[in-house]
Amino acid sequence: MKPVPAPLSAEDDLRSAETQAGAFQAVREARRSELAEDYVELIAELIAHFGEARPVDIASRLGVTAPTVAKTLDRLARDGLVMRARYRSVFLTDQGRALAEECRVRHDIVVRFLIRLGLDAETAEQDAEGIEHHVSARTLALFAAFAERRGQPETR
Amino acid sequence: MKPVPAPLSAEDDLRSAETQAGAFQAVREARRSELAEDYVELIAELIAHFGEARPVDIASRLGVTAPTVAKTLDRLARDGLVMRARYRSVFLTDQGRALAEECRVRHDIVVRFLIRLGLDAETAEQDAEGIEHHVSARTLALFAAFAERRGQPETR
DNA sequence: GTATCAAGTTAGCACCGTCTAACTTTTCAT
DNA sequence: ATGAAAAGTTAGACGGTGCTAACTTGATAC
Ligand SMILES: [Mn+2]
Ligand SMILES: [Mn+2]
Ligand SMILES: [Mn+2]
Ligand SMILES: [Mn+2]
Repeated sequence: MKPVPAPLSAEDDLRSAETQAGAFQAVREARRSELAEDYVELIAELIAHFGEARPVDIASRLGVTAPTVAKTLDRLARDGLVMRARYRSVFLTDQGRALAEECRVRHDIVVRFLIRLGLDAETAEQDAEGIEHHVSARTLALFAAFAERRGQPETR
Repeated sequence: MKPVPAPLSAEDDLRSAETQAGAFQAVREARRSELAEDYVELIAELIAHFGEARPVDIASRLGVTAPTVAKTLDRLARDGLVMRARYRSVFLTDQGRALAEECRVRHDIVVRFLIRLGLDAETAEQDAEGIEHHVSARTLALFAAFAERRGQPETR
């Protein structure tokens, strides 16, 4: 059957198929880089705090197994984000370091924003870990401005 | 080498490995349901506005090909969210309808929240499409409260 | 009624991200 | 120096999400 104009009640209009498809394509694109972003950000953290990033620590902090980490690190190396040597710790390339720094800044903005909104720190960290990958530059700017605002948090 | 306590400067402390792993696990869990959520929400929209949800329309609004939609719909049917008959439109099960409604409400809250923050409607829709899947109940409540607030939007 | 065209399906491929099991290498304590 | 434990690697499996090419079915126009 062909679509019928509207079934008696069509309160709000739909966006155009193209516009909607654009949004979904952007989300799929973001999903493709999420894992890489989390890895390089975590690797940078480990290097900053422990001097090196060992696969075993990456695994335990991500909550995945060692072979999963190994395979993912190989992909990241292939993509020019990390450098590896067998049985050694992992290091970031310049490109990896740049991405990590960008992610760290963005992550912190999202966390501070959520806390300023009134969320507890623990939940803020949890939600930020997912939200951060789907925040456009414009939105990030608004988050940053809100987070920096003077005055008490939005207590409820 | 074993991790050394700290490399001269360890300004901020790291969270425990377990806590951090918990956050990442929650994100991975959310990722597993993202696609299903987008599908049932879209199917509900199409049914509400056109009386039926045809695979070809699902495909064009998601920006993917017809075979991709077919395979995904089979998975959704397997998981009890939709019902299909060969060469026919797709329908939601009770479970699918319930999930779709939940997603619709959540999607709208996120969009209205972003707009209230000062974002343009177009970008709000784009970002919401990704963010919605990573918003906890607590955060959603804060978003809703902020969106409903009296007064002018946060113009910048 | 039949030809055509749109929609739907099937088969097959590729890559990602996860796991377990089994193996190798390195590190460390004695 | 050596043996045990920890860390790392490899192989193989599996499900998810995307694609193209080729086929089948259904809807439409004449
Ligand atoms: Mn993250
Ligand atoms: Mn992060
Ligand atoms: Mn979505
Ligand atoms: Mn949505």
